[in-house]
Amino acid sequence: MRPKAALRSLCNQVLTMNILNELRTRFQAALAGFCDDPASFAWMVKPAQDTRFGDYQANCAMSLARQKGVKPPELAKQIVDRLEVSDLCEAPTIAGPGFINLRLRNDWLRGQMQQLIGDERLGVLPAAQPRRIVVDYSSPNVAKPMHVGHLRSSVIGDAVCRILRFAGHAVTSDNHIGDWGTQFGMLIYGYKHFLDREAYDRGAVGELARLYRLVNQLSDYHDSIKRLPELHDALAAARTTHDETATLPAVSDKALDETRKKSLRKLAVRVAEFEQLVAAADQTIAAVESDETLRSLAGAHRQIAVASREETAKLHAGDAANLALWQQFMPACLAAMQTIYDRLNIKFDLVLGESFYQPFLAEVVANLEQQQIATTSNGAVCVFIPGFEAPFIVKKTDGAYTYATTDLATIRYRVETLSADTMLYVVDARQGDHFKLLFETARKWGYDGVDFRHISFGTVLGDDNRPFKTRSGDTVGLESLLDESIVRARAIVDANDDRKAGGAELDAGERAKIAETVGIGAIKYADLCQNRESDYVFSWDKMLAKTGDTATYMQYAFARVCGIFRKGGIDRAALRQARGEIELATPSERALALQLARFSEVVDQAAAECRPNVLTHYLFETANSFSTFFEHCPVLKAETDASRTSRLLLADLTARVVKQGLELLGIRTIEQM
RNA sequence: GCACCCGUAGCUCAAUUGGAUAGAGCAACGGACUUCGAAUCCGUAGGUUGCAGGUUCGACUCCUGCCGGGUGCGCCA
Repeated sequence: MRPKAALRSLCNQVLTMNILNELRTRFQAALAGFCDDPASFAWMVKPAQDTRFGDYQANCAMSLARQKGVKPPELAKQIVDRLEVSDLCEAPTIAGPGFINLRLRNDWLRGQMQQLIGDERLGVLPAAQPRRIVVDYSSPNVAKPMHVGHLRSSVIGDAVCRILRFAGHAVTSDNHIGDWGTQFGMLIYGYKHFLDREAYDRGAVGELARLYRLVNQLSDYHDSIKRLPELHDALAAARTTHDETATLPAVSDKALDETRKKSLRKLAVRVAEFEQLVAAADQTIAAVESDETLRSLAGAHRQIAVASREETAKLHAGDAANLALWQQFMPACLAAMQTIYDRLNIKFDLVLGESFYQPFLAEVVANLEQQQIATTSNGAVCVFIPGFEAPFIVKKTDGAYTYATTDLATIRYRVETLSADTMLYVVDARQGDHFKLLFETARKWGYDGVDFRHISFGTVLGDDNRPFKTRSGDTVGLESLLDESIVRARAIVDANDDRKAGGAELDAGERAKIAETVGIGAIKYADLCQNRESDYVFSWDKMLAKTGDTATYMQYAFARVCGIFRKGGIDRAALRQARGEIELATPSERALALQLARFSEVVDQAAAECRPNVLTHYLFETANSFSTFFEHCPVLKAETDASRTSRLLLADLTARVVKQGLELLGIRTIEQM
C-alpha cells in the first residue's frame, strides 16, 4: 500500500501537465482529514482500466475503509464531498465496492491540447530535483565479435539513458568495456605465432578476429582432448547410476515410487547433459583433426592455453612488448565495436574499461583491508556480507584482482570524479548476486548515500528455451542480424512503393535509407517492448517482424501524418502558430486527445522504473488511437474549416508525440516510407 | 544441498505493483482499397492465469505446500 520509495525517487515532483500527478495532489488534499499518510492513499489514483468507467479511477476508499472499519461506498462519498476537481473533471461517481470514477471535462482537455501545441517538450517537465546518474550498460569484451547476446543491454541501456535525460536528469552513459582480460593474452599469443602480416596490414580488425578464433579453437581442442576421458567416465557413471535406479525392484509405497521416478528423470537429464558435452568435445576435436593445417598447428602448440595466460600475466605485470601490442590492438578493437554502435545509433559519454581502473586496484584493496572491511581467507582477500555464503573476493590467492575490485574502483571514480549520486547497471539478471554484494560492500566502504540499482533484464534464451549460448560454431553475429533485417525491410519498401496508386515515389537512395531505419528500429523495438525482467526468447521472426506491435507500425503512423500535411500543402509550424481550436466532437477524437495528454505521465513512469516497455506500450496505443481516428474522421476533407483545423492539430500532435517517443527509445522516424 | 527467478490464448508477450468482465500482436477465419497512405482498419474464434489450499469486499499479483522449468552459489568476467 505504501508507494515504493525507490519507485518515486526518479519521478518528477512538479505537478502540472501531468494529469495523474495533478489528480493525486487533489486527492491528497481531500484525504488529509481521513488518515495520517494521505500521500500513500492518493497514490491509488490510476488511469481507468476500462474506459467505460471514465478516464481515471481512485481505489483508495476500499482499503482506507477497511483500516477505519467503515463502509467503503460511504467513505468514498465523504472523500468525494471534500474533493476539489470540478475545474478539470465532471462530477465524480462512485461505483461497485467503492471505486471513485473520474472523467475529464472536455473543455479542460481541450485546454491541455492547446498547451501541448505550444510546448516543445509535449508536457514533460524537467525533474524538480535532477540527479547525477551514471548508466553502465553494453560493456562487451573488446576483441571478441559482438553477438545478439550483447544487444539487450545495449538497446535497453541506451533507451534508459535517453528517457532519464529527457526527464531532466544529468545522465552519463558509460561503456565499461572488458579491455584488460584474458582475450588479450590470446591475441598476443596469436600475433606472435600466427600473424598474417599482409592481412593485418589490409585490415587489422579482421586479422585480429581470425587470430582470436584460431587461438580459441586450438586451446579448446587441447582442453577437449584432456577432458574427454573424464567426461566419458562421468557419462558412464551417470549411466550406471541411472540404470541401477531404473532396474530397482518395484515398490508398493506410492510416495517412494514417486520420488524414485523423479530422481530417475533427473538422472536421465544428467546423462543427456554429459552426452551433449562428449558430443561437443568430439566435434571440437574433429574440427581440428580433419583439417591438415589446424592439426599441425595444434601439434606445434600443445601449451597454447597456458602460454596465452602467461602472455596475459605479462601484460598485467607491465611487460613492455606486450603492453605495446595491447596499445597497438586497442584502436582497431574499439573501431570495430564503434561501427556496430554507429549502426545502432548508440552513443556513450564515456568508454572507461577495466584497463582504466587497473592502476587503482592495489590501493582499493589496501584501503578495504585498512578499514577492516576486507579480510584474508584461504589466502584470498574477501569481503563477507551477512546473508551470503560466498565471499566477495577482491584479491585472489595468486595476487590477481577480480572484476569485483574493478567495480569498486569504478564506483569510487564515479562518485569522486563524476559526482554521481545514482548508478544504474543494465546487466543480465544472472549477475544479481554480484551486484548485491557489490552494493553492500560499497555502502560499507562509505558510499551509502548513493542510489545503486541493478537494472536487471532476463536471460536471452534460444529456440529451445535454454539460455542462449555462444557455441563457437553457430553464433548469431550482430552484424548479420542487422543486415538481414535491413534486407527484409527493403523488400517491403520496394513492394509498397511499387504498388502505390500514383506510381512509385521513392528513388533508390531514399528506399535504402528507409530500409535502414525500419530494419534497425524493428530489432530495437523487439527488445524494448518486453518487460525487461522476464526472460527473452530469441526468435528471428520476432526480431525481424514489421507488422503488428512493432516500431514499423509507429513509423508508419508518423509517415501517414506527414503524408497528410504533404498532400494538403500545410505548413505545420504555421498551423501551430495560428492558435486554432481543438474540437472533441467524436469519441475517436476525444480518445486520441486523452492519449496525447498522457504522454508526460508515461514518460515519468518509464523513467521512474527504468522500463522502456511502458513507453512502447503507450506508443502502440497512441498509434492505434490515431489509426482509429484517421479511419473515422476525414482530416483534409473535414466538413468545416474549424473541424479541419482541429483535426490537423491533432494529427500534428500525434506525429510529434510518436516521433519524440520513438526518439526516447533510440528509434528513428522518416517522413515518407 | 542452499538461494533467487519464472509458469497467463496454438505461438510470442502485457496486465498501471491488490481492483471492476485477465488484454495485445502473430498465426486462423470473415469483412473493408475508383473515397486524406491497406506496412492499415473492423469483426469472429481462442483462458479453471501450472495444481491445491489460505489471507479479504476483491488475487495473475500476497502467504503456505506441491508439480514443472531456469539461474546463481571462493578465487572467470
